[in-house]
Amino acid sequence: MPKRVLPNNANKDFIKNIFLFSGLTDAEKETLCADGVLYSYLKKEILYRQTDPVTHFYVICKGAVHLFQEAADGSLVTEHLRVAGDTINSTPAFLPGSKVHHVNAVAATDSLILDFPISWLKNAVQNYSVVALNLLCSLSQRAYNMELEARNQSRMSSQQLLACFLTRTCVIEGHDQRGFTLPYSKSIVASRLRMMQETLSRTIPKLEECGISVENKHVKIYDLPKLEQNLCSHCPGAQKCYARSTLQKDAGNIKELKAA
Amino acid sequence: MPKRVLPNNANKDFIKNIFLFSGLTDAEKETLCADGVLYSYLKKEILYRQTDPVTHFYVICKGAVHLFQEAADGSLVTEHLRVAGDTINSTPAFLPGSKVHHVNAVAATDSLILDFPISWLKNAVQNYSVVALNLLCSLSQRAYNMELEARNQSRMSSQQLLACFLTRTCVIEGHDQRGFTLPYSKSIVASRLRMMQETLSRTIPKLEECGISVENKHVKIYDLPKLEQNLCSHCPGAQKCYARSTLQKDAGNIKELKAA
DNA sequence: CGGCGTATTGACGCACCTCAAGGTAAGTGG
DNA sequence: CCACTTACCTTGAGGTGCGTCAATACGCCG
Repeated sequence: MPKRVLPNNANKDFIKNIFLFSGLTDAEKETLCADGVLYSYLKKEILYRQTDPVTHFYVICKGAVHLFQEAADGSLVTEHLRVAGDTINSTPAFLPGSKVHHVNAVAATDSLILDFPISWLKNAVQNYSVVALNLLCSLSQRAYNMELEARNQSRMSSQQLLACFLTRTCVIEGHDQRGFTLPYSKSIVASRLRMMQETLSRTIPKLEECGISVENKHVKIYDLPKLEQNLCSHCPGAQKCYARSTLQKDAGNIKELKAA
Repeated sequence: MPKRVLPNNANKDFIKNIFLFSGLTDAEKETLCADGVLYSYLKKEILYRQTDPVTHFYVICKGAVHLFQEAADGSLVTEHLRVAGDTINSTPAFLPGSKVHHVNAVAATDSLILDFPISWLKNAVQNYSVVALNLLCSLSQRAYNMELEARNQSRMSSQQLLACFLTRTCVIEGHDQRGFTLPYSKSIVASRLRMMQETLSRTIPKLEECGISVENKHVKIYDLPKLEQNLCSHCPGAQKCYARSTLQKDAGNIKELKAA
Protein backbone atom coordinates (compact mmCIF):
# COMPACT_ATOMS: atom_id res chain seq x y z
CA MET A 1 0.00 0.00 0.00
CA PRO A 2 1.17 3.53 -0.72
CA LYS A 3 2.46 5.42 2.29
CA ARG A 4 1.08 8.78 3.23
CA VAL A 5 3.76 11.46 3.24
CA LEU A 6 3.40 14.28 5.70
CA PRO A 7 3.90 17.82 4.39
CA ASN A 8 7.37 19.17 5.06
CA ASN A 9 9.63 21.77 3.59
CA ALA A 10 11.05 19.39 1.02
CA ASN A 11 7.75 18.35 -0.53
CA LYS A 12 6.05 21.71 -0.10
CA ASP A 13 7.96 22.84 -3.16
CA PHE A 14 6.23 20.19 -5.24
CA ILE A 15 2.89 21.73 -4.43
CA LYS A 16 4.06 25.24 -5.16
CA ASN A 17 5.31 24.20 -8.57
CA ILE A 18 2.27 22.31 -9.81
CA PHE A 19 1.43 23.71 -13.21
CA LEU A 20 -2.30 23.57 -12.55
CA PHE A 21 -1.81 26.15 -9.80
CA SER A 22 0.38 28.59 -11.64
CA GLY A 23 -0.99 32.11 -11.34
CA LEU A 24 -2.51 31.49 -7.92
CA THR A 25 -1.19 33.01 -4.72
CA ASP A 26 0.55 30.72 -2.23
CA ALA A 27 -2.44 31.13 0.07
CA GLU A 28 -4.86 30.01 -2.64
CA LYS A 29 -2.66 27.03 -3.43
CA GLU A 30 -2.73 25.95 0.17
CA THR A 31 -6.49 26.32 0.38
CA LEU A 32 -6.91 24.19 -2.71
CA CYS A 33 -4.47 21.60 -1.45
CA ALA A 34 -6.36 21.13 1.78
CA ASP A 35 -8.20 18.25 0.13
CA GLY A 36 -5.07 16.72 -1.33
CA VAL A 37 -2.96 13.98 0.21
CA LEU A 38 0.58 13.23 -0.77
CA TYR A 39 1.44 9.56 -1.10
CA SER A 40 4.64 7.73 -1.78
CA TYR A 41 4.15 4.81 -4.18
CA LEU A 42 6.76 2.12 -4.62
CA LYS A 43 7.50 0.78 -8.07
CA LYS A 44 4.73 -1.61 -9.18
CA GLU A 45 2.24 -0.33 -6.63
CA ILE A 46 -1.23 0.09 -8.05
CA LEU A 47 -3.05 3.43 -8.18
CA TYR A 48 -6.21 1.87 -9.56
CA ARG A 49 -7.44 -0.96 -11.73
CA GLN A 50 -9.35 -1.17 -14.95
CA THR A 51 -13.16 -1.24 -14.32
CA ASP A 52 -12.72 0.34 -10.87
CA PRO A 53 -14.89 3.43 -10.45
CA VAL A 54 -13.04 6.72 -10.87
CA THR A 55 -12.52 8.18 -7.40
CA HIS A 56 -9.39 10.29 -7.52
CA PHE A 57 -7.50 12.84 -9.51
CA TYR A 58 -3.72 12.59 -9.30
CA VAL A 59 -0.79 14.90 -9.81
CA ILE A 60 2.57 13.18 -10.24
CA CYS A 61 5.18 15.09 -8.25
CA LYS A 62 8.01 12.65 -8.81
CA GLY A 63 8.41 9.39 -10.69
CA ALA A 64 6.28 7.91 -13.44
CA VAL A 65 3.00 6.04 -13.83
CA HIS A 66 2.21 3.41 -16.40
CA LEU A 67 -1.35 3.42 -17.76
CA PHE A 68 -2.24 0.24 -19.62
CA GLN A 69 -5.10 -1.94 -20.71
CA GLU A 70 -5.22 -5.57 -19.84
CA ALA A 71 -7.00 -7.96 -22.16
CA ALA A 72 -8.83 -11.11 -21.21
CA ASP A 73 -5.88 -13.23 -22.30
CA GLY A 74 -3.50 -11.23 -20.12
CA SER A 75 -1.82 -9.23 -22.86
CA LEU A 76 -1.04 -5.67 -21.90
CA VAL A 77 -1.22 -2.56 -24.03
CA THR A 78 0.25 0.70 -22.86
CA GLU A 79 -2.00 3.72 -23.09
CA HIS A 80 0.31 6.34 -21.63
CA LEU A 81 3.46 6.77 -19.63
CA ARG A 82 2.88 9.76 -17.39
CA VAL A 83 5.81 11.47 -15.69
CA ALA A 84 6.43 14.13 -13.04
CA GLY A 85 4.23 17.15 -13.67
CA ASP A 86 1.54 15.18 -15.48
CA THR A 87 -1.94 14.65 -14.16
CA ILE A 88 -4.03 11.50 -14.15
CA ASN A 89 -7.80 11.38 -14.50
CA SER A 90 -8.26 14.94 -15.60
CA THR A 91 -10.34 13.80 -18.56
CA PRO A 92 -12.71 11.32 -16.93
CA ALA A 93 -13.57 14.02 -14.41
CA PHE A 94 -15.44 15.95 -17.09
CA LEU A 95 -17.06 13.16 -19.03
CA PRO A 96 -20.73 12.48 -18.41
CA GLY A 97 -22.06 9.04 -17.58
CA SER A 98 -20.67 6.19 -15.56
CA LYS A 99 -17.10 6.88 -14.57
CA VAL A 100 -15.10 3.72 -14.69
CA HIS A 101 -11.40 3.33 -15.39
CA HIS A 102 -10.64 1.76 -18.72
CA VAL A 103 -6.97 1.32 -17.89
CA ASN A 104 -4.81 0.15 -15.01
CA ALA A 105 -2.49 2.66 -13.37
CA VAL A 106 0.70 1.36 -11.80
CA ALA A 107 3.76 3.20 -10.56
CA ALA A 108 6.51 2.58 -13.12
CA THR A 109 9.14 3.83 -10.70
CA ASP A 110 9.07 4.88 -7.06
CA SER A 111 6.85 7.93 -7.14
CA LEU A 112 5.45 10.80 -5.15
CA ILE A 113 1.84 11.45 -6.03
CA LEU A 114 -0.71 13.96 -4.82
CA ASP A 115 -4.22 12.52 -4.59
CA PHE A 116 -7.44 14.53 -4.70
CA PRO A 117 -11.04 13.37 -4.64
CA ILE A 118 -12.29 13.43 -8.23
CA SER A 119 -14.95 16.06 -7.47
CA TRP A 120 -12.23 18.41 -6.27
CA LEU A 121 -11.10 19.11 -9.82
CA LYS A 122 -14.47 20.24 -11.08
CA ASN A 123 -14.85 22.54 -8.11
CA ALA A 124 -11.39 23.98 -8.54
CA VAL A 125 -12.16 24.70 -12.18
CA GLN A 126 -15.44 26.37 -11.30
CA ASN A 127 -14.03 28.47 -8.49
CA TYR A 128 -10.76 29.54 -10.05
CA SER A 129 -10.83 30.50 -13.70
CA VAL A 130 -7.03 30.46 -13.70
CA VAL A 131 -7.14 26.79 -12.84
CA ALA A 132 -9.57 26.25 -15.71
CA LEU A 133 -7.19 27.96 -18.11
CA ASN A 134 -4.22 26.00 -16.80
CA LEU A 135 -6.06 22.73 -17.18
CA LEU A 136 -7.19 23.63 -20.68
CA CYS A 137 -3.60 24.46 -21.49
CA SER A 138 -2.26 21.12 -20.30
CA LEU A 139 -5.04 19.19 -22.02
CA SER A 140 -4.35 21.09 -25.22
CA GLN A 141 -0.71 20.25 -24.92
CA ARG A 142 -1.57 16.61 -24.40
CA ALA A 143 -3.88 16.60 -27.39
CA TYR A 144 -1.17 18.12 -29.52
CA ASN A 145 1.30 15.49 -28.43
CA MET A 146 -1.18 12.74 -29.18
CA GLU A 147 -1.73 14.04 -32.69
CA LEU A 148 1.99 14.17 -33.26
CA GLU A 149 2.36 10.70 -31.84
CA ALA A 150 -0.39 9.35 -34.06
CA ARG A 151 1.29 10.73 -37.14
CA ASN A 152 4.71 9.43 -36.13
CA GLN A 153 3.23 6.05 -35.31
CA SER A 154 2.02 5.51 -38.85
CA ARG A 155 4.89 7.05 -40.78
CA MET A 156 8.02 6.21 -38.89
CA SER A 157 10.10 3.05 -38.74
CA SER A 158 10.72 1.28 -35.46
CA GLN A 159 14.24 2.77 -35.35
CA GLN A 160 12.92 6.26 -35.60
CA LEU A 161 10.19 5.65 -33.07
CA LEU A 162 12.66 4.30 -30.57
CA ALA A 163 15.17 7.06 -31.23
CA CYS A 164 12.47 9.69 -30.73
CA PHE A 165 11.26 8.02 -27.57
CA LEU A 166 14.73 7.90 -26.07
CA THR A 167 15.55 11.50 -26.88
CA ARG A 168 12.20 12.70 -25.58
CA THR A 169 12.55 10.65 -22.42
CA CYS A 170 16.00 12.09 -21.89
CA VAL A 171 14.72 15.64 -22.27
CA ILE A 172 11.45 15.26 -20.38
CA GLU A 173 12.98 13.49 -17.43
CA GLY A 174 16.02 15.73 -17.40
CA HIS A 175 18.68 13.07 -17.80
CA ASP A 176 22.22 13.51 -19.07
CA GLN A 177 22.36 12.60 -22.73
CA ARG A 178 25.93 11.30 -22.42
CA GLY A 179 24.62 8.39 -20.42
CA PHE A 180 21.51 7.70 -18.40
CA THR A 181 19.57 4.75 -17.07
CA LEU A 182 16.20 4.11 -18.59
CA PRO A 183 13.73 3.79 -15.74
CA TYR A 184 11.39 1.43 -17.63
CA SER A 185 11.57 -2.21 -18.57
CA LYS A 186 11.96 -2.95 -22.25
CA SER A 187 8.58 -4.57 -22.41
CA ILE A 188 7.00 -1.32 -21.25
CA VAL A 189 8.95 0.62 -23.86
CA ALA A 190 7.92 -1.81 -26.59
CA SER A 191 4.28 -1.62 -25.55
CA ARG A 192 4.47 2.16 -25.31
CA LEU A 193 5.81 2.29 -28.87
CA ARG A 194 3.22 -0.23 -30.02
CA MET A 195 5.71 -2.74 -31.22
CA MET A 196 6.52 -6.29 -30.18
CA GLN A 197 9.26 -6.94 -27.64
CA GLU A 198 11.10 -8.98 -30.26
CA THR A 199 11.01 -6.07 -32.67
CA LEU A 200 12.37 -3.77 -30.00
CA SER A 201 15.23 -6.17 -29.32
CA ARG A 202 16.11 -6.28 -32.98
CA THR A 203 15.81 -2.53 -33.30
CA ILE A 204 18.24 -1.65 -30.53
CA PRO A 205 21.44 -2.62 -32.40
CA LYS A 206 20.25 -0.60 -35.39
CA LEU A 207 20.23 2.52 -33.22
CA GLU A 208 24.00 2.78 -33.57
CA GLU A 209 23.23 4.21 -37.01
CA CYS A 210 21.46 7.05 -35.26
CA GLY A 211 24.25 7.70 -32.81
CA ILE A 212 22.50 6.06 -29.88
CA SER A 213 23.73 3.07 -27.95
CA VAL A 214 21.61 1.02 -25.57
CA GLU A 215 23.06 -1.66 -23.33
CA ASN A 216 20.79 -3.22 -20.78
CA LYS A 217 19.03 -0.12 -19.52
CA HIS A 218 21.93 2.22 -20.07
CA VAL A 219 21.39 4.71 -22.87
CA LYS A 220 24.00 6.91 -24.53
CA ILE A 221 23.15 9.55 -27.07
CA TYR A 222 26.59 10.21 -28.48
CA ASP A 223 26.19 11.58 -31.98
CA LEU A 224 23.57 14.27 -32.33
CA PRO A 225 24.23 15.18 -35.98
CA LYS A 226 23.89 11.53 -36.95
CA LEU A 227 20.70 11.28 -34.90
CA GLU A 228 19.18 14.34 -36.45
CA GLN A 229 19.99 13.09 -39.91
CA ASN A 230 18.67 9.59 -39.35
CA LEU A 231 15.42 10.71 -37.84
CA CYS A 232 14.63 12.38 -41.14
CA SER A 233 15.73 9.63 -43.49
CA HIS A 234 14.83 5.94 -43.53
CA CYS A 235 11.31 6.90 -44.45
CA PRO A 236 10.45 5.19 -47.67
CA GLY A 237 9.32 7.19 -50.64
CA ALA A 238 6.74 9.89 -50.40
CA GLN A 239 6.58 9.62 -46.65
CA LYS A 240 10.05 10.97 -46.19
CA CYS A 241 9.09 14.60 -46.33
CA TYR A 242 6.04 14.06 -44.27
CA ALA A 243 7.99 12.44 -41.51
CA ARG A 244 10.36 15.34 -41.56
CA SER A 245 7.62 17.78 -40.87
CA THR A 246 6.28 15.82 -37.93
CA LEU A 247 9.73 15.64 -36.53
CA GLN A 248 9.93 19.33 -35.84
CA LYS A 249 9.10 18.74 -32.25
CA ASP A 250 11.65 16.01 -31.92
CA ALA A 251 14.15 18.25 -33.63
CA GLY A 252 13.33 20.68 -30.84
CA ASN A 253 14.32 18.05 -28.34
CA ILE A 254 17.58 17.47 -30.13
CA LYS A 255 18.28 21.18 -29.92
CA GLU A 256 17.64 21.08 -26.20
CA LEU A 257 20.18 18.31 -25.91
CA LYS A 258 22.67 20.33 -27.87
CA ALA A 259 22.18 23.38 -25.69
CA ALA A 260 22.84 21.39 -22.54
CA MET B 1 -14.55 33.01 -50.54
CA PRO B 2 -17.04 31.91 -47.89
CA LYS B 3 -20.31 33.80 -47.87
CA ARG B 4 -21.58 35.48 -44.77
CA VAL B 5 -24.96 34.11 -43.72
CA LEU B 6 -27.32 36.49 -41.99
CA PRO B 7 -29.03 35.27 -38.84
CA ASN B 8 -32.53 33.98 -39.47
CA ASN B 9 -34.93 31.62 -37.80
CA ALA B 10 -33.51 28.60 -39.56
CA ASN B 11 -29.91 29.05 -38.46
CA LYS B 12 -30.72 30.48 -35.05
CA ASP B 13 -31.36 26.93 -33.93
CA PHE B 14 -27.77 26.01 -34.70
CA ILE B 15 -26.58 28.58 -32.22
CA LYS B 16 -28.99 27.48 -29.54
CA ASN B 17 -27.84 23.89 -29.84
CA ILE B 18 -24.10 24.43 -29.68
CA PHE B 19 -22.76 22.11 -27.02
CA LEU B 20 -20.33 24.69 -25.70
CA PHE B 21 -23.29 26.83 -24.66
CA SER B 22 -25.39 24.19 -22.97
CA GLY B 23 -26.44 25.31 -19.53
CA LEU B 24 -26.54 28.98 -20.51
CA THR B 25 -29.72 31.00 -20.87
CA ASP B 26 -30.80 32.04 -24.36
CA ALA B 27 -29.91 35.63 -23.46
CA GLU B 28 -26.38 34.64 -22.44
CA LYS B 29 -25.99 32.67 -25.63
CA GLU B 30 -26.91 35.67 -27.70
CA THR B 31 -24.53 37.90 -25.80
CA LEU B 32 -21.71 35.46 -26.38
CA CYS B 33 -22.58 35.09 -30.04
CA ALA B 34 -22.40 38.80 -30.67
CA ASP B 35 -18.79 38.34 -31.73
CA GLY B 36 -19.55 35.34 -33.90
CA VAL B 37 -20.24 35.40 -37.63
CA LEU B 38 -21.91 32.59 -39.50
CA TYR B 39 -20.36 31.69 -42.84
CA SER B 40 -21.36 29.31 -45.57
CA TYR B 41 -18.37 27.44 -47.00
CA LEU B 42 -18.57 25.55 -50.27
CA LYS B 43 -16.85 22.20 -50.58
CA LYS B 44 -13.09 22.72 -50.98
CA GLU B 45 -13.12 26.25 -49.65
CA ILE B 46 -10.25 26.96 -47.31
CA LEU B 47 -10.71 27.97 -43.68
CA TYR B 48 -7.00 28.44 -43.14
CA ARG B 49 -3.64 27.20 -44.27
CA GLN B 50 -0.76 25.53 -42.54
CA THR B 51 1.71 28.13 -41.12
CA ASP B 52 -0.95 30.87 -41.13
CA PRO B 53 -1.28 32.52 -37.73
CA VAL B 54 -4.21 31.28 -35.65
CA THR B 55 -6.89 33.95 -35.78
CA HIS B 56 -10.24 32.24 -35.35
CA PHE B 57 -12.10 29.65 -33.39
CA TYR B 58 -14.74 27.75 -35.35
CA VAL B 59 -17.88 25.81 -34.54
CA ILE B 60 -19.15 23.58 -37.31
CA CYS B 61 -22.93 23.89 -37.53
CA LYS B 62 -23.38 21.78 -40.63
CA GLY B 63 -21.05 19.87 -42.92
CA ALA B 64 -17.51 18.65 -42.31
CA VAL B 65 -13.99 20.04 -42.31
CA HIS B 66 -10.87 18.23 -43.33
CA LEU B 67 -7.73 19.01 -41.32
CA PHE B 68 -4.55 17.80 -42.97
CA GLN B 69 -0.85 18.35 -43.19
CA GLU B 70 0.84 18.98 -46.48
CA ALA B 71 4.43 17.93 -46.96
CA ALA B 72 7.03 19.61 -49.13
CA ASP B 73 6.54 16.97 -51.83
CA GLY B 74 2.81 17.57 -51.89
CA SER B 75 1.72 14.45 -50.06
CA LEU B 76 -1.21 14.98 -47.71
CA VAL B 77 -1.85 13.43 -44.34
CA THR B 78 -5.19 13.76 -42.63
CA GLU B 79 -5.11 14.90 -39.05
CA HIS B 80 -8.84 14.97 -38.32
CA LEU B 81 -12.20 14.95 -40.00
CA ARG B 82 -14.39 17.26 -37.98
CA VAL B 83 -18.16 17.17 -38.38
CA ALA B 84 -21.20 19.15 -37.30
CA GLY B 85 -21.01 19.95 -33.60
CA ASP B 86 -17.22 19.80 -33.48
CA THR B 87 -15.02 22.79 -32.82
CA ILE B 88 -11.80 23.81 -34.53
CA ASN B 89 -8.89 25.56 -32.86
CA SER B 90 -10.05 25.03 -29.32
CA THR B 91 -6.65 23.66 -28.37
CA PRO B 92 -4.31 26.22 -29.95
CA ALA B 93 -6.28 28.90 -28.13
CA PHE B 94 -4.82 27.76 -24.82
CA LEU B 95 -1.29 26.90 -25.80
CA PRO B 96 1.43 29.38 -24.98
CA GLY B 97 3.91 30.65 -27.55
CA SER B 98 3.59 31.46 -31.20
CA LYS B 99 0.24 30.41 -32.52
CA VAL B 100 0.57 29.07 -36.00
CA HIS B 101 -1.56 26.46 -37.72
CA HIS B 102 0.22 23.20 -38.29
CA VAL B 103 -2.52 21.87 -40.56
CA ASN B 104 -4.69 23.07 -43.42
CA ALA B 105 -8.44 23.27 -42.87
CA VAL B 106 -10.68 22.80 -45.88
CA ALA B 107 -14.43 22.26 -46.09
CA ALA B 108 -14.90 18.59 -46.98
CA THR B 109 -18.56 19.23 -47.87
CA ASP B 110 -20.65 22.35 -48.17
CA SER B 111 -20.70 23.63 -44.61
CA LEU B 112 -22.13 26.18 -42.24
CA ILE B 113 -19.53 27.41 -39.82
CA LEU B 114 -19.62 29.91 -36.98
CA ASP B 115 -16.42 31.98 -36.73
CA PHE B 116 -15.16 33.71 -33.60
CA PRO B 117 -12.00 35.68 -32.99
CA ILE B 118 -9.57 33.36 -31.22
CA SER B 119 -9.43 35.53 -28.10
CA TRP B 120 -13.18 35.16 -27.72
CA LEU B 121 -12.81 31.59 -26.47
CA LYS B 122 -10.46 32.42 -23.62
CA ASN B 123 -12.76 35.21 -22.50
CA ALA B 124 -15.83 33.02 -22.66
CA VAL B 125 -14.08 30.41 -20.52
CA GLN B 126 -13.03 33.01 -17.98
CA ASN B 127 -16.41 34.69 -17.77
CA TYR B 128 -18.65 31.63 -17.79
CA SER B 129 -17.52 28.66 -15.75
CA VAL B 130 -20.22 26.59 -17.47
CA VAL B 131 -18.51 27.20 -20.78
CA ALA B 132 -15.22 26.12 -19.23
CA LEU B 133 -16.80 22.87 -18.06
CA ASN B 134 -18.42 22.27 -21.44
CA LEU B 135 -15.17 22.82 -23.23
CA LEU B 136 -13.31 20.54 -20.84
CA CYS B 137 -15.98 17.95 -21.47
CA SER B 138 -15.62 18.06 -25.23
CA LEU B 139 -11.84 18.07 -25.07
CA SER B 140 -11.97 15.10 -22.73
CA GLN B 141 -14.24 13.32 -25.16
CA ARG B 142 -11.88 14.08 -27.99
CA ALA B 143 -8.89 12.85 -25.99
CA TYR B 144 -10.75 9.63 -25.24
CA ASN B 145 -11.55 9.10 -28.90
CA MET B 146 -7.96 9.73 -29.86
CA GLU B 147 -6.74 7.14 -27.39
CA LEU B 148 -9.21 4.64 -28.75
CA GLU B 149 -8.21 5.48 -32.27
CA ALA B 150 -4.52 5.09 -31.47
CA ARG B 151 -5.16 1.63 -30.05
CA ASN B 152 -7.33 0.57 -32.98
CA GLN B 153 -4.79 1.92 -35.44
CA SER B 154 -2.11 -0.41 -34.19
CA ARG B 155 -4.16 -3.51 -33.54
CA MET B 156 -6.77 -3.69 -36.27
CA SER B 157 -6.60 -4.81 -39.87
CA SER B 158 -7.51 -2.48 -42.68
CA GLN B 159 -10.88 -4.23 -43.02
CA GLN B 160 -11.72 -3.58 -39.42
CA LEU B 161 -10.54 0.00 -39.55
CA LEU B 162 -12.66 0.70 -42.57
CA ALA B 163 -15.68 -1.09 -41.16
CA CYS B 164 -15.39 0.88 -37.94
CA PHE B 165 -15.00 4.13 -39.81
CA LEU B 166 -18.07 3.50 -41.93
CA THR B 167 -20.27 2.51 -39.02
CA ARG B 168 -19.08 5.45 -36.97
CA THR B 169 -19.62 7.83 -39.85
CA CYS B 170 -23.09 6.46 -40.34
CA VAL B 171 -23.95 6.98 -36.67
CA ILE B 172 -22.24 10.33 -36.16
CA GLU B 173 -23.66 11.89 -39.28
CA GLY B 174 -27.07 10.37 -38.75
CA HIS B 175 -27.34 8.47 -42.02
CA ASP B 176 -29.55 5.52 -42.81
CA GLN B 177 -27.53 2.35 -42.46
CA ARG B 178 -29.52 0.62 -45.19
CA GLY B 179 -27.89 2.89 -47.71
CA PHE B 180 -26.16 6.25 -47.56
CA THR B 181 -23.76 8.29 -49.62
CA LEU B 182 -20.33 8.83 -48.18
CA PRO B 183 -19.65 12.56 -48.28
CA TYR B 184 -15.87 12.13 -48.60
CA SER B 185 -13.60 11.13 -51.42
CA LYS B 186 -11.88 7.79 -51.02
CA SER B 187 -8.49 9.44 -50.86
CA ILE B 188 -9.63 11.38 -47.80
CA VAL B 189 -10.94 8.22 -46.21
CA ALA B 190 -7.69 6.39 -46.91
CA SER B 191 -5.64 9.23 -45.49
CA ARG B 192 -7.94 9.46 -42.48
CA LEU B 193 -7.40 5.76 -41.80
CA ARG B 194 -3.68 6.10 -42.40
CA MET B 195 -3.57 3.64 -45.22
CA MET B 196 -2.65 3.95 -48.88
CA GLN B 197 -5.37 4.57 -51.43
CA GLU B 198 -4.45 1.30 -53.11
CA THR B 199 -4.91 -0.56 -49.87
CA LEU B 200 -8.31 1.04 -49.41
CA SER B 201 -9.36 -0.01 -52.89
CA ARG B 202 -8.34 -3.59 -52.23
CA THR B 203 -10.00 -3.56 -48.83
CA ILE B 204 -13.43 -2.51 -50.06
CA PRO B 205 -14.39 -5.83 -51.67
CA LYS B 206 -13.35 -7.64 -48.49
CA LEU B 207 -15.95 -5.68 -46.55
CA GLU B 208 -18.65 -8.01 -47.87
CA GLU B 209 -17.37 -10.44 -45.22
CA CYS B 210 -18.41 -7.87 -42.64
CA GLY B 211 -21.84 -7.31 -44.11
CA ILE B 212 -20.97 -3.97 -45.66
CA SER B 213 -21.07 -3.14 -49.33
CA VAL B 214 -19.49 -0.09 -50.90
CA GLU B 215 -20.03 0.89 -54.50
CA ASN B 216 -18.68 4.21 -55.62
CA LYS B 217 -19.65 6.35 -52.67
CA HIS B 218 -22.75 4.39 -51.80
CA VAL B 219 -22.50 2.44 -48.57
CA LYS B 220 -24.85 -0.28 -47.34
CA ILE B 221 -24.55 -1.83 -43.94
CA TYR B 222 -26.76 -4.86 -44.44
CA ASP B 223 -25.69 -7.52 -41.98
CA LEU B 224 -25.12 -6.27 -38.48
CA PRO B 225 -24.52 -9.66 -36.81
CA LYS B 226 -21.85 -10.43 -39.41
CA LEU B 227 -20.34 -7.00 -38.87
CA GLU B 228 -20.23 -7.38 -35.13
CA GLN B 229 -18.63 -10.78 -35.42
CA ASN B 230 -16.02 -9.73 -37.94
CA LEU B 231 -14.94 -6.66 -36.05
CA CYS B 232 -13.87 -8.93 -33.21
CA SER B 233 -12.09 -11.58 -35.22
CA HIS B 234 -9.41 -11.25 -37.89
CA CYS B 235 -7.10 -10.02 -35.20
CA PRO B 236 -4.10 -12.27 -35.16
CA GLY B 237 -3.11 -14.08 -32.03
CA ALA B 238 -2.84 -12.38 -28.71
CA GLN B 239 -4.25 -9.17 -30.05
CA LYS B 240 -7.64 -10.65 -30.61
CA CYS B 241 -8.93 -10.00 -27.15
CA TYR B 242 -7.30 -6.67 -26.99
CA ALA B 243 -9.04 -5.51 -30.10
CA ARG B 244 -12.30 -6.74 -28.71
CA SER B 245 -11.99 -4.53 -25.70
CA THR B 246 -11.26 -1.47 -27.73
CA LEU B 247 -14.21 -2.23 -29.86
CA GLN B 248 -16.68 -1.60 -27.11
CA LYS B 249 -17.28 1.84 -28.43
CA ASP B 250 -17.78 0.60 -31.94
CA ALA B 251 -20.03 -2.10 -30.59
CA GLY B 252 -21.98 0.76 -29.11
CA ASN B 253 -22.34 2.22 -32.55
CA ILE B 254 -23.58 -1.08 -33.89
CA LYS B 255 -26.20 -1.14 -31.16
CA GLU B 256 -27.29 2.32 -32.18
CA LEU B 257 -27.68 1.09 -35.72
CA LYS B 258 -29.74 -1.82 -34.49
CA ALA B 259 -31.98 0.41 -32.46
CA ALA B 260 -32.67 2.65 -35.42
C1' DC C 1 21.18 -25.01 -7.29
C1' DG C 2 16.45 -24.47 -9.55
C1' DG C 3 12.68 -21.51 -10.65
C1' DC C 4 10.94 -17.34 -12.66
C1' DG C 5 10.54 -13.17 -15.09
C1' DT C 6 12.81 -10.68 -18.73
C1' DA C 7 15.39 -10.43 -22.89
C1' DT C 8 17.46 -12.24 -27.10
C1' DT C 9 17.73 -14.77 -31.51
C1' DG C 10 16.19 -17.38 -35.53
C1' DA C 11 12.98 -18.93 -39.19
C1' DC C 12 8.90 -17.84 -41.49
C1' DG C 13 4.69 -15.62 -43.28
C1' DC C 14 1.67 -12.02 -44.23
C1' DA C 15 -0.37 -7.47 -44.51
C1' DC C 16 0.60 -3.51 -46.27
C1' DC C 17 3.57 -0.29 -48.99
C1' DT C 18 5.77 0.69 -53.57
C1' DC C 19 5.93 1.33 -58.25
C1' DA C 20 3.60 1.31 -62.50
C1' DA C 21 -0.09 1.00 -65.73
C1' DG C 22 -4.76 1.34 -66.94
C1' DG C 23 -9.56 2.79 -66.20
C1' DT C 24 -13.54 5.77 -65.01
C1' DA C 25 -15.83 10.02 -63.91
C1' DA C 26 -16.33 14.81 -64.05
C1' DG C 27 -15.34 19.28 -65.79
C1' DT C 28 -13.71 22.37 -69.86
C1' DG C 29 -13.50 24.35 -74.24
C1' DG C 30 -14.55 24.21 -79.01
C1' DC D 1 -22.53 17.37 -78.42
C1' DC D 2 -18.12 15.51 -78.63
C1' DA D 3 -12.82 15.67 -77.98
C1' DC D 4 -9.78 16.78 -74.39
C1' DT D 5 -7.98 17.45 -69.74
C1' DT D 6 -7.67 16.54 -65.08
C1' DA D 7 -8.75 14.32 -60.88
C1' DC D 8 -9.85 10.20 -58.87
C1' DC D 9 -9.90 5.38 -58.51
C1' DT D 10 -8.69 0.51 -59.57
C1' DT D 11 -5.71 -3.39 -60.61
C1' DG D 12 -1.35 -5.96 -60.97
C1' DA D 13 3.30 -7.53 -59.68
C1' DG D 14 6.84 -7.37 -56.43
C1' DG D 15 9.27 -6.18 -52.06
C1' DT D 16 9.71 -5.66 -46.97
C1' DG D 17 9.05 -4.53 -42.18
C1' DC D 18 7.15 -6.29 -38.54
C1' DG D 19 4.32 -9.79 -36.21
C1' DT D 20 4.27 -14.77 -35.05
C1' DC D 21 5.94 -18.90 -33.13
C1' DA D 22 9.42 -21.27 -30.78
C1' DA D 23 13.70 -22.01 -28.66
C1' DT D 24 17.38 -20.27 -25.89
C1' DA D 25 19.91 -17.17 -22.79
C1' DC D 26 20.33 -14.00 -19.04
C1' DG D 27 19.66 -11.91 -14.48
C1' DC D 28 17.61 -12.16 -9.99
C1' DC D 29 16.18 -14.13 -5.63
C1' DG D 30 15.16 -17.58 -2.33
